[in-house]
Amino acid sequence: MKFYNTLTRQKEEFVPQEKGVVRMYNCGPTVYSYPHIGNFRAFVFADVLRRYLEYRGLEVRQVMNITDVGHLVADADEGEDKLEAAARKEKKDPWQIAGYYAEIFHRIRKQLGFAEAMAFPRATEHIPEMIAIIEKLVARGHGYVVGNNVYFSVASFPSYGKLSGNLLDTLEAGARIEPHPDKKDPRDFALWKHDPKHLMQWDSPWGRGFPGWHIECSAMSMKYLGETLDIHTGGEDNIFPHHECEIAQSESATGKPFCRLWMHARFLLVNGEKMAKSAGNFFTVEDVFQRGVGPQALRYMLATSHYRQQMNFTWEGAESAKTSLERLAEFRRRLSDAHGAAPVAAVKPVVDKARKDFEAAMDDDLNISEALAAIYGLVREVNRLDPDPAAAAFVRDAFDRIDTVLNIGTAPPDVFSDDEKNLIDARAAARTTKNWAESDRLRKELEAKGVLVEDTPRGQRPRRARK
RNA sequence: GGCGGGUUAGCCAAGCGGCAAGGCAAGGGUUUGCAAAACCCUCAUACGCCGGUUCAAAUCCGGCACCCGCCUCCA
Repeated sequence: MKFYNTLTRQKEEFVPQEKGVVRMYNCGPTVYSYPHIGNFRAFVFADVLRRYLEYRGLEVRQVMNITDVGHLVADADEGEDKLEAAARKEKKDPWQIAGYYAEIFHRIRKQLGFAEAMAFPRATEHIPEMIAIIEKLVARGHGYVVGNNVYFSVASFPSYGKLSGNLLDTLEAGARIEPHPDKKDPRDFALWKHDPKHLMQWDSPWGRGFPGWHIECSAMSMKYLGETLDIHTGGEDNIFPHHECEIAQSESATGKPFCRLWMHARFLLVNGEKMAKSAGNFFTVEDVFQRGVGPQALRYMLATSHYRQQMNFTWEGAESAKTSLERLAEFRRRLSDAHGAAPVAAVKPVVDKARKDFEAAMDDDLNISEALAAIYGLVREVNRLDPDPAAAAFVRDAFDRIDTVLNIGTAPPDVFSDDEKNLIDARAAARTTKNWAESDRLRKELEAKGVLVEDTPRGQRPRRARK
């Protein structure tokens, strides 16, 4: 398996530090508002990555953090905490805000079919771990205390900038932000902050205060996964300053490499532009659900665009995704109800090729487009061959195994109301007497209820129209 | 200003030196009581523009144009 490493700017063969075990940390949501579809692009990417690593037989220890304190609205040093800003606006306390939006995040990730991570640690529950690292940094001379604040000294970490390319001597910090009077160097960032107005406060060796944003990921990743991670993921905007600062403080604290492979998902655009409320192209996950793009279709769109390529979300694309999804779901359904003649021997070479192509594609930095081509090749060939029940079962096992990665091919079983069942039965009765007019009328009536009926040599096959 | 990415058929999108994957849409067939689903066929002498290297370039090199992102809260 080769993955592109932001740190080295090239694809590298992936070898976890411990044989067979992957320690992966995913930058998760800041729970201060409804998650938008761009947020979930990065999360779906992390899920597909995790699933593929498992497909390849690795044990994945996956941790995704929930940021519920410290992430400021304006800039890294001043300004209001995102949670507190939301709290003020909604007239709730920040704990309620965090709880509410964290719950929504979890609900959506389940709807989108995410594999369960090992842990979803929350920043507010790891304050002691953060304080411990900050103390270590101060003791080692990488952090300094000014009044009740603690800052990280960027100058003490010469390789600062290795991830983002924003090297120290070219970084013009303070160019757009007013330099903070307490800082020795405008590029230094806060580890611990004192602000009497802040609603979330904890005791610390430096007095009551709250942690800086970057320190949470260092503390929580090390707690759950150890001092050196195999993989760290996030959105491309995390590269700088967030991940750059994580590296600086983590490596300064431990003296060990913090993470070996950094993977970043590029932004999702809407109509070719970055999502922004002012541009009117900002969609939360709930928004797209309400506009008829269901969880599976959204997952399909997010999972089948290459993570390292900007993705352009359009409603036309969403419709296309729904159709494609339906085709896969139909294929999968048919494999459990096959009546063809092709034996296993006929179908096996097709399956073997699809599997081989799929793996080769995914091994190459998750080349999802190529992988999908392999899947559609399988679909087309198997449909053409028309397998017998044993062959269909053989294909089904292979398809399901491949789909453990993308998790897009299985359709929920169709459920029909009593009313719908009655109509279906009535139509079957009409058909026995070749009453086509009544049959067509009932088909239309069912269609209006979202039930599509197909006639096959073995009778009717009703199914729900998909969203 | 610094850094990075992009420009391939109506739309989305692989390919990154050797005759242009795949999906959606569209048109024509097979099938069907009619449909649907499925399958078959058609659908880029062509890969932003101009030069160059090469037996051979969408793929390498140089230049130009346009688009997007990061550098500042943001996945």
